[in-house]
Amino acid sequence: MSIALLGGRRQILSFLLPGDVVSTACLFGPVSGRIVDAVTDVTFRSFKRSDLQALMFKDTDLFETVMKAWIEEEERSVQLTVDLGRRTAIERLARLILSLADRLARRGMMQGQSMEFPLRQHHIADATGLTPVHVSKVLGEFQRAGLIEINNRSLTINDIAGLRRIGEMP
Amino acid sequence: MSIALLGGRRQILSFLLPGDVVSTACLFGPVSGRIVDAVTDVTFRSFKRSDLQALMFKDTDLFETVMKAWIEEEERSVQLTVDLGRRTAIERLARLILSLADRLARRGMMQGQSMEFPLRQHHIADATGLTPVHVSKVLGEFQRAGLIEINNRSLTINDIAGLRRIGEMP
DNA sequence: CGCGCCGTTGAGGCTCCTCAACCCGGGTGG
DNA sequence: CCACCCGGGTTGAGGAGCCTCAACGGCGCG
Repeated sequence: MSIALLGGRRQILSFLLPGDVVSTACLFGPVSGRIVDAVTDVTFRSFKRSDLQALMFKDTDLFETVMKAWIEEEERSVQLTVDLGRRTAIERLARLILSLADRLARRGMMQGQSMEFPLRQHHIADATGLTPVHVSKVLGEFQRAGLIEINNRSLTINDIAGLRRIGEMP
Repeated sequence: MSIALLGGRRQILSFLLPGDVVSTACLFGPVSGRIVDAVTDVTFRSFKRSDLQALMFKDTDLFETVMKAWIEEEERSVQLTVDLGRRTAIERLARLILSLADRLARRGMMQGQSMEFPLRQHHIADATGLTPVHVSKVLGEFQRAGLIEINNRSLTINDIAGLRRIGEMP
């Protein structure tokens, strides 16, 4: 999910993985200006706000589930804000990779230390507040340093401890 | 409300004004790592999560109110993310000033084009992802350009159209 | 084969940071 | 009452990080 602004600039707010709610906020009220586009093939389903709300008032478990999803979404959003405000390019990229790997792992979508990586560098750039050129350079550094490896749309983490040290993710 | 990280860095996520909910997310579940500190004197009240939730299930209006507060909070948080990711220092500062003025105006807390401005420059820096030094320089530019005026903890907007042009806030 | 998108690399530049000096106002202790 | 300090703001010089521009190679696709 992303936001576009004048001059071709845009900011990606989140990468949605299978099972993610697109935006919990928009379950409860209208939200505008946000853009969703697909990098891979996608299956999704949509709800009528009133139906879902009625259901949530009856089913307390569902309510709990949605609130939990919301809080997780909020936590990731806050981490992104901190990254953009107070972290360097290498920190941001290390953390993006680790975060994606972690989320995929919880879905059983990692094969060993490898994950599918359909993102183009301009996606990464728009998610980290950098330019594609600089993303290329830093990812190049990472690979030359033996931290990661990227080929044919797949990324494998070779030195997770090193990445975590860079990203301050213990 | 802010987040602290290693090396003395921190990121301010929001400036809370009278009437604001500190964090709607933490009405529904535990949230950690966040810091609130006061720059002015403050009055506040706290709720027991279970009480508030029980109340919300009975009182649909209260539910609506909380959801509206949440969506507004989310919108501001998204705007901050975009600012930090994709906007320059002058844009960020112009937008911060406009946003504060707007929120104060809706509370009837503007006297003309002037508002109380108790923030120190290091607060502004931590909110905009800049250094206090650079904040000082840009605010100096703004004043020399006749856009704003700051003295004894009060800020007045002299050229709101100019500020809006800089901040891309039409 | 030609074309367009993507990624890489290098040169140069701008924005913002770091470091440091200095001033000012307010508080504190002699 | 003055000496002193301390946090806050301003200013300048120099530097780091990231951006812009541009050229080039690879790859998929018509």
